[in-house]
Amino acid sequence: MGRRKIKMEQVQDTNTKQVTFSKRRLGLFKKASELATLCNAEVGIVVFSPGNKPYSFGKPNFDLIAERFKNDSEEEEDSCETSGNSRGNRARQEKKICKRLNSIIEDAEEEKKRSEKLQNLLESAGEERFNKPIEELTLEELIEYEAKMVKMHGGIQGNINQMQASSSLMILSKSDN
Amino acid sequence: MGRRKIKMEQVQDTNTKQVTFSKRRLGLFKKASELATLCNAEVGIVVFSPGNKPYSFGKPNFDLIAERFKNDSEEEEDSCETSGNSRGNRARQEKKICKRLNSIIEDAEEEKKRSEKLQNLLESAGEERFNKPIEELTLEELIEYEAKMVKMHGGIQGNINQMQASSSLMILSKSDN
DNA sequence: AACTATTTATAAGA
DNA sequence: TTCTTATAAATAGTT
Repeated sequence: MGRRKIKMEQVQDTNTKQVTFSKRRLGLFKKASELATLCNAEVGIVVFSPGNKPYSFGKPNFDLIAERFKNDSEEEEDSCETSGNSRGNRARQEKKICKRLNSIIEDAEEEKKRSEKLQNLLESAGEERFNKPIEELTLEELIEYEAKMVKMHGGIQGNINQMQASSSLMILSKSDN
Repeated sequence: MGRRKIKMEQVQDTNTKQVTFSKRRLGLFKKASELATLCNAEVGIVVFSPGNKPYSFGKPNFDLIAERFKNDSEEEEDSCETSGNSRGNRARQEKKICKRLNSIIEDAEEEKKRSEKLQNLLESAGEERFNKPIEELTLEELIEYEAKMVKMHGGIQGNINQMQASSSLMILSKSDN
């Protein structure tokens, strides 16, 4: 869709890749927005750039939330150790949340083994996983956690966008932007 | 991008809207796939049709998982009360999981009030919410839950797709398809 | 950031 | 639904 047709494979030149990413990410979000508007559908998208920066889109009200937190983390760089700036109360609040996030994330190693098990379970696409009692249990536990998530956000339908938003902000808080 | 230009507003004719949804959903997913391939990016999408059917896309390995579970729930319709079919072990497993899901979902009312509070918090975009101590706490709790989710799935980066997949399946299990 | 030559997506129609 | 096709829209390479 441009001067030349391109092969569907990773763009080699780093700079070109970055430009392509920007253009196409915007294009994707625009398409998503149109789909939501035209069809009265709900859409949530998360994209990670090659540099692992997260970008999110959502209708309704994912963009708002995501943008808000994107701005927040930009103000509180380097593991929450920057300025106590002019909007004091909010900055303090951000710091508090960010610290808790860090402690939770640092804690993550404890569950590493269990996580790997779940990971494998989810990634294996075959029938096999349904024949292993231990992993069956784990699957159920996973689903229970997921259910709690859904409940917390207030209902079954339409809240996935908010869940995605929150997840994005989690990752934002930890990543290097 | 068709025979005529259309206004960016909800399509009125129900049938046309359905057709537009199908075409544009596919288009969106194709764009997402290209973005992922060309730029070595990760992309996760969830779309709810006007009829509240969920569709998901993801790279890497979201499609696989989502498809798998979509097939599963199609085989086990009507609140998991259908046939003990030929693939006995798997069917039993599905039923078990589905039952637990239902009980969890039915339980959801208990947290209704709290959920609504969170809901409001998330939906209000202003600064206000950072000035209310009670809601600050609630926000932190929310984040902690989210963190657990991320941990369970094995890491910070790249696992959002699986989280989305699992969420989709949750919703799939509860919805009417 | 803008600009276009092209390719791609898609609205209507069959 | 699936296909066809005229046209609108996205974007690759360029400035």
